[in-house]
Amino acid sequence: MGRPPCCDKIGVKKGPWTPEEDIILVSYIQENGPGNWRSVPTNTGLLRCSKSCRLRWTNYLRPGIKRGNFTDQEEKMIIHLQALLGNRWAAIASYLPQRTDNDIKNYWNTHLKKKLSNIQGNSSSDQENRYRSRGSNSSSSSETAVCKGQWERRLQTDIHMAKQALCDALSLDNKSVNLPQLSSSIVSRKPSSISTNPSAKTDQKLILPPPQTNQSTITYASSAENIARLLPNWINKIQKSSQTSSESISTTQTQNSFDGRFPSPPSEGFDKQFGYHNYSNISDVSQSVSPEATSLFQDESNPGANTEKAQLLPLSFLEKWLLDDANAQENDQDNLMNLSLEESNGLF
DNA sequence: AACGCCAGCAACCGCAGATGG
DNA sequence: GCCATCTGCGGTTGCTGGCGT
Repeated sequence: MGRPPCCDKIGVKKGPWTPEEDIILVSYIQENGPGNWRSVPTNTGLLRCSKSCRLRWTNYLRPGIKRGNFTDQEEKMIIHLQALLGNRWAAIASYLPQRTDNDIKNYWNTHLKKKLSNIQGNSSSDQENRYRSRGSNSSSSSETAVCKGQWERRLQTDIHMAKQALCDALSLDNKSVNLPQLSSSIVSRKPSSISTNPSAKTDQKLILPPPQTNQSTITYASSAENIARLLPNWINKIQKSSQTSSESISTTQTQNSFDGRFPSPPSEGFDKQFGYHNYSNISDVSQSVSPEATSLFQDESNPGANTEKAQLLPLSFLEKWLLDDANAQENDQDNLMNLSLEESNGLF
């Protein structure tokens, strides 16, 4: 029946997000919480569609996101989970809470796929295709014609192989890899394209206990960086415009390891002026933005006329919110540590 | 220095399930 | 039960920077 577009295409900005837009979005979500994305563009004045806002938040701005290189453990997890779950990136991402499905998907497509094909040769691509064909979106018409019984037999075979591979991997690093318990619902689930269960998609979310994270990783640091990355750039831009002759701040530095669109940590000049130190340290984040910076932030975070809320948000709220998030995650991780690897193996 | 190629990644698109009236 | 709308997901696109020629 023709689904209406998620937003009016006219006047909707597309393409990369600017730090200004990020700040506005984060500020709004901080106050109102994620969700109700439809109202985000109108309430913030952002010239973005609701989907774009949601995506930006979930894939980039959301606290607790780890960016940068994938560790060997994460890589192994992805490989085996992909074998187990297919291209259900959201489900895979639920095992790696610090990674977004988009990130994992990109990493798979750009690194792991090649890596695996190099290692395994053509035989693996056959298997890969088999798993891929089970994906909800990629099922061909002939694939969906596979009857339930045939499909389940094949799935059992696949799962047996995947379990084997997973056990192998676990035996290699069972001291460091915290694999979530794999409930039996994984092995009984059908791909949504075949499933007769209308709630098949919801089912995905029931599969697992809260996934475990790498204990050695401080989730806050990355989430703080997500936001903190914006601030120096934001302030730099302000300074640049108001003090174009100043040499103290390098606005043309190329980026640190995270994202080329954001500047590297500010130069000495910034450091002196705003007390910027090192955003990788949680306490430094909260100390790093001086009242001057905060006021600048407040003044400039409102390019649009409809961003009163964002304008009124003190930066300290933002920091507190991030800190609370970090603490909560830390507690979660403590709880999760009690889940032993043996429990997950026992399910096989 | 200029150009083209390629890899990586952020963002978009469209589909499908969930939800509420 | 139907319909409209919202949200989540996976596939794909296109921009950008690095590298080789």
